[in-house]
Amino acid sequence: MARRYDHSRDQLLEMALDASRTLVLENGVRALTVRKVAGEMGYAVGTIYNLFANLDDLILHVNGATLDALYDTLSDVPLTADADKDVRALSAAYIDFTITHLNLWNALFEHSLPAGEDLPDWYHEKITRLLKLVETALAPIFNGQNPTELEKAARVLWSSLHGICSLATVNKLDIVTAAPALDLTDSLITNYLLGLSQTVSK
Amino acid sequence: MARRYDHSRDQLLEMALDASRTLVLENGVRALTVRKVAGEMGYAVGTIYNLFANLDDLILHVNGATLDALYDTLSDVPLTADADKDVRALSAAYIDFTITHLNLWNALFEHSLPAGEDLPDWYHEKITRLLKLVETALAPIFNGQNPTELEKAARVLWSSLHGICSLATVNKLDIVTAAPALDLTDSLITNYLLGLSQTVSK
DNA sequence: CTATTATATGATCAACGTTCAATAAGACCT
DNA sequence: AGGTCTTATTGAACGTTGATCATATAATAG
Repeated sequence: MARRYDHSRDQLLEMALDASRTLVLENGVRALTVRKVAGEMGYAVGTIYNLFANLDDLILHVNGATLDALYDTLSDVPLTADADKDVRALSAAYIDFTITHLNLWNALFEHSLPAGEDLPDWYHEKITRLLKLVETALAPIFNGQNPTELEKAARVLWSSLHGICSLATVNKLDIVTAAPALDLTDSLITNYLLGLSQTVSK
Repeated sequence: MARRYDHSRDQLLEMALDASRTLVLENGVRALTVRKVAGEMGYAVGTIYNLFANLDDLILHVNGATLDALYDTLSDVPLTADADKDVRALSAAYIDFTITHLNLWNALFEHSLPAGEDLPDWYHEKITRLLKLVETALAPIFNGQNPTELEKAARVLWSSLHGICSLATVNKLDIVTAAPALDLTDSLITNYLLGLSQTVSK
């Protein structure tokens, strides 16, 4: 097997992902080219296509790695069974992640698959895992009842969080008076949880 | 002035935008190429660069037109000074818009400017205008007090709405049990407004 | 040592964004 | 009318991109 340098397939995958993540982190998804990745690895273009189906597939794996990193970050947040406090802590960690990994995080949403293609199962699983974290933090509010509503609330919080950070970071929220993301998520959490505690307890 | 066909600059702009919007609507931003737009118009490639600085600028104007269309849609929603009802109506209209203009709406967020470039003022103004609509619907809750909080609440609602629709449409929310966007926004509005009414009235 | 198999290569292709000298057609003046 | 100026329009040309695949090469098996 013509390995010019002794790298196993797994090593090659790791090298390609590392190079790609660095490129995206430093210059955004737009800067990610097959040629640059190959060059960085010291391999030829064709080798990349040996590892990934195409550029979309490569980006998908970059995004997968970002979801993993996000999971690692969020699962390090200690939970106290105080829903309000815990959700706030998760939110803070999330916001911090979007700042320190800005371009990688943006890539999660700037990239979309060609029409007709769906996200693979392994990708969905990484998302489910993240949602589960929010569910766990949120659970105390529901007293073990109404798991469907718990699921829904977790999704609402998760996507709202995403929305706020998304529009805030690109300044598409037109934040003139410098109300940073944290200010908005605080309002979201405070009031949404307050509302939840009302509708649940009845 | 060598106009091969008698089209004023404004007409050319409109033709280019129309062609671009159609391309995006039918096949997503990825399908938008300068060559296709020019071909559709019956003009040469160079003419496009006569109208727009570059492809990014063209997409920015496509997105501007989408924001205008969204504004038209939302400002047609009749308001009743019942915040809960009105916000819900706006939200429903918003969701409907994301469905009927899916690819155009996605383009708003899939596209980002090259590093270092900022969104122009006219673009920000289109966003402000939309936020003002939400503020108006939300105003009754605040009894004319605390305009800062009103502004904040509008932004929270707006970006959360965006987040939910964004993750729902690409199925990045991992919605297995078919909880569509409307279900989530309902939960968001119900509970967030309920929470707001508590924190405000005290 | 040979045959087989797996891997790595990079020239090659079509398509893209962008540029710009050349061109053509209006306007303007005499 | 004729000549000049100005300006819109052109499209060939350039560099770069994603993707392909016949070819070359190295490890393994017989």
